[in-house]
Amino acid sequence: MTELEKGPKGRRRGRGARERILSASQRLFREQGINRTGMDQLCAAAEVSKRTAYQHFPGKDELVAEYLRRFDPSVLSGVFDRTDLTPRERLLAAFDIPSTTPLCPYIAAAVELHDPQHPASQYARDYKKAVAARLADTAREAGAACPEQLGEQLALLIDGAAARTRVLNADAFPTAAAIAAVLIDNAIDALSREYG
Amino acid sequence: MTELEKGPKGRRRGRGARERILSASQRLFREQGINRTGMDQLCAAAEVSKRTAYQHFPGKDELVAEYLRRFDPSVLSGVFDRTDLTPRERLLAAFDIPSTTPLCPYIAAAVELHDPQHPASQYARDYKKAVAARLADTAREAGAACPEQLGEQLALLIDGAAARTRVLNADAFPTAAAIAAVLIDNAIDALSREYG
DNA sequence: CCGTAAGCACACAGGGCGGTGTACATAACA
DNA sequence: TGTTATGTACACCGCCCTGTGTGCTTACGG
Repeated sequence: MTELEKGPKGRRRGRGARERILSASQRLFREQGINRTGMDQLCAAAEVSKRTAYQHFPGKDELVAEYLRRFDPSVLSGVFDRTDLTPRERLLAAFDIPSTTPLCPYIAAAVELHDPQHPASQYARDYKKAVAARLADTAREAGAACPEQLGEQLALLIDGAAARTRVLNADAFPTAAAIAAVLIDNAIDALSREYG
Repeated sequence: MTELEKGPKGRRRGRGARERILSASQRLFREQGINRTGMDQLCAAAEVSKRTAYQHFPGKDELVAEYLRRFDPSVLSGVFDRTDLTPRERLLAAFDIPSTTPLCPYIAAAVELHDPQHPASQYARDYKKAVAARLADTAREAGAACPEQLGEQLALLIDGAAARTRVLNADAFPTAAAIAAVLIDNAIDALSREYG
């Protein structure tokens, strides 16, 4: 026992305060939303004093941005790095993961914060562009006629499914996957038709 | 002059306080979001005392719900009631209006309020279902193979365009319209192939 | 063995929030 | 003329928010 389970005073656990704060953010922001989660509650959940939290983060804004950055640092690597799937299967697999990650936190943050200049909103934009880019790359790999366009289209389907799931309280990803299959096959067929 | 421009006291203008409150809501909720707009500010913008506002609405929750209800009472009638367009053209026209209504307030409300039981969230669900239903009706009129499915798909595209426009700060409706055209033609072609 | 860094508890500041209490003013109607 | 409905102004409540100031406690490294 080096520094585990000390008494009510002193350093508390192995993982630093920063990690505990960020993992508590992940849970609370998802369950309650960003605006409805106060720093008091967040610090209590992270078992960290408010004073300590503000020594690790300049303010709540930066904390939110960092929370988003930690969410999926290597963009959907769980999907795009699967070498056991064909490119076409990888494109379709992108419509399966969001069920494990029930809501898209990037859309939620952009809407809740409502300020396009907020650091978290800026990161949300970057992330969404990165997803579209990876989809486009995979589309090119799959031999699509117009990879950039297909990537943007598939990204729109993912966001549509996320938004609709949120509003209707019902999973909309199957519908999106069905559309995706049509678009992908269209894009590939177009090419094979053109060249033989 | 019957009741216009009275002094600082007494009834102020022709349009009742209720109308002024709701139209101020429409502006402020869109510009700042719901959560970031306080009742003080809203009443000031509506030139209405806070006391009066709370005589017209039980609370902010109900005010938000009413604000949503007033937004588009007859669901997209500007699109679906146009007799000068073919059913197919009407389906595509649904992707043009949202540029005038820059953001989908229903998605925004559902995300901001974060409570599926909130009256405004419930109405947002009803509205989204109504849109999908009208799209399905028009799809049937256009002779689509599977009208309900096509309606749900087009509704998802609209929501995707709205969400993506919000996050990326760039109009995503053209992309959605392109997908819509593909889906619509597929659905109609499938039928004509089957029967002719 | 002592300095320093990291953490703690607690209290508080300053403001915005939703919502209300009180007292007064006007207009329409009887 | 008097009543009622509708509105006003202003102050106030309790709560929660982000963010600090102060001083104490512990662990580790030199």
